[in-house]
Amino acid sequence: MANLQDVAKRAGVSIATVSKVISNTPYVAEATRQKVLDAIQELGYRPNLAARALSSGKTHIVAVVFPYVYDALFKDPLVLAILEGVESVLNAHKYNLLLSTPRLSEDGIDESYFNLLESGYVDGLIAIDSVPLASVAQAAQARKLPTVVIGYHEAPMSVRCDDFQGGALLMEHLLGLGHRQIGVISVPKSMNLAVNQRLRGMAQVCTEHGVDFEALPIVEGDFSNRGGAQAAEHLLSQHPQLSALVCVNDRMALGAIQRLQQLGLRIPEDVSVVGYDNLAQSEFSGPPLTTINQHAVTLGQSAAEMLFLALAGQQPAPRVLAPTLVVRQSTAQARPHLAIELTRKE
Amino acid sequence: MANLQDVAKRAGVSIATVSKVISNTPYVAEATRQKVLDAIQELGYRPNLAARALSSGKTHIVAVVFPYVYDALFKDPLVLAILEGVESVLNAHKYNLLLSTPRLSEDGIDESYFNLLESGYVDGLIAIDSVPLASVAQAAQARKLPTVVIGYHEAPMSVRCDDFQGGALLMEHLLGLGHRQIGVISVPKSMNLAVNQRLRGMAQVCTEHGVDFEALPIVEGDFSNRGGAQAAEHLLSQHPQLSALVCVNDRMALGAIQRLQQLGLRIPEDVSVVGYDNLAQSEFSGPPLTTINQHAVTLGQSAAEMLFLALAGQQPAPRVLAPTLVVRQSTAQARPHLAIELTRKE
DNA sequence: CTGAAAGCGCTTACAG
DNA sequence: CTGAAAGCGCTTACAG
Repeated sequence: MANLQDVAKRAGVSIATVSKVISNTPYVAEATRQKVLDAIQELGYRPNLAARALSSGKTHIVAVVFPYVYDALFKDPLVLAILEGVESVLNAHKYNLLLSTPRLSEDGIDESYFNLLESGYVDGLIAIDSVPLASVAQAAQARKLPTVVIGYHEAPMSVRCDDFQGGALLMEHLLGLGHRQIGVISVPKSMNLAVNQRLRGMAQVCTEHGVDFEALPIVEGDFSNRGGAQAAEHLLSQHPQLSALVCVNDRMALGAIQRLQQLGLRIPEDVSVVGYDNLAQSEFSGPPLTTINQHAVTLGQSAAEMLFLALAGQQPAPRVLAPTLVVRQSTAQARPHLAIELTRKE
Repeated sequence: MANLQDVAKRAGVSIATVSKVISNTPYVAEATRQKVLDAIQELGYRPNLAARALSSGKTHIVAVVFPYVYDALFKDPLVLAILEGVESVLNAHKYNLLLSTPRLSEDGIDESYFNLLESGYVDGLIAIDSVPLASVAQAAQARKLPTVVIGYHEAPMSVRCDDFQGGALLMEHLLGLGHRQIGVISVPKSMNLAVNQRLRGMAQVCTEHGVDFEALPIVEGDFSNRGGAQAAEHLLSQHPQLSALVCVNDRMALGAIQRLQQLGLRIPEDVSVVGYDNLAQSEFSGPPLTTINQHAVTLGQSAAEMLFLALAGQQPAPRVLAPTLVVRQSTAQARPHLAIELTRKE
């Protein structure tokens, strides 16, 4: 493969000049510039990024970091939406995307993640950072790497969709439909800071409406379809008077709906169900899911844009997106106060 | 950040020796080795990968390539499953994962993809390669990069799940249930080689059972939920005698089910529906979907394992996984030959 | 406007 | 078993 030497020889100039042409330095004679460009073309020259990285300190690689906890990572379509947004911006800037998924546990963060941080391989990071256990962004910032946080860990640069407001919107919707007997399907408090905000938003709206959020029955799942299904069955069997279920993500909501239907309940006639995320699939579940759109693609885009601003020496302001309530057919007016009956069909 | 120099100084040896300790070269005195290890520990030394890459030609980066066509890429949970498999093996080998999603169009492959290939940044590639338009793997092989193909483009190293057999299993299942009036929801022939194999498998089984596959009504979607929904509505309104729908992926099947239910049909009592992929969500749709498990995680793992064998100088044999039929509740015995009636509810 | 030279941090024959 | 030295392919002050 051709290198700078080859190009220089062919163009009859020095490698320094070639380098300058490539990096668009001004003060290169147009004729020289043209000769070099021709030589590059003819030889099909492409820069060696490792060499460039070593001498300039710039790799043109951005790491996208998703902490890997509880196997949830690769099951969540939301991850893809964020990646889509990030990728579109990186691609426009001709940057490469390195996907880093460090294991997180009580013992801390996967050692190999630190290898990556100190490897000189990445110009910056975008870190999905809402796991209370540890902040993957902090580790990067401690090493002076420009880092944009998507989530709730403190950071100079961050984007998020307002989860408090999202939770509030969801609860307002249900209360507005007359629901008062509401079951909550969440995850353990120690699992996700964004979810905690959603719960706070729900609580606040409840208080405003004279409903005691703390008194509502709550079951903790694990973000999965199965977790939602089990939680829903548990809730309705223990509390047959519930007329609505609020779930902190779509996957649990979809699992809940399916299980309740199998138990003979009609959604939304017997029980209303809401989710959070607005996954693509949620528009096509039976029934289509009422949920919160947290604009995951935009989240990814914003994060990448902020990172490039930072790389250009600017100080981008933190950004908070407004969530949107998407009303579909999984919610309806609360039925009168009758307990419902569960019957396994199948 | 500490470099080899610093470590060498502290350990009182040369940088060559430090390098040898790090790379586990034999013939290093145990005492020396220990001194060096201590120094590394004390300084928190981590190798600079760019430098290592430049001098050794090894980057410890593997690119995973998903061609980006029709926006389908970031909507498909199957992508995550493949990534999960690949990541698990890369992680075990302490390799990094670079996600490359070159745009594919009639004009060919995104130019920036070639930059990546010739950048010296990747030790090898795993390419999802079933788009007839162009082979992303071929471009890599032409540059002597070790490349494992997941899919149907010709390549010395490849893994796939037998799509012919998968299609056959699906059709056998439907025929076994007595279905003869079967509608097909596919994608354009020019879109995906794996899908074409699925159709061939279906056709073969039909022939064996005296059914003319070519005569079955077929509508082309685009892999999406929406595409499946539209195709299903179209098929059933044109061909009310259909008792079953076979879809070439789960997302279209889920979209189809939802739309048919909205049109007043019961699944599977009125119409049986099958998909292909066995997405996590397909177990929790209403009703749970009968589908083919193509073992996407294993596919990703196998590909990565093959790549490491190749990097170690071996010649791994191509691998073909056997698909598994997963029977759930979206399929049932064919109803008697009555045309059904579509009625919008909502 | 152009080029010679140092240097980025490592690896790898080669000598000893 | 250990080290001096060349070299990987670039970029970047610095001179001219």
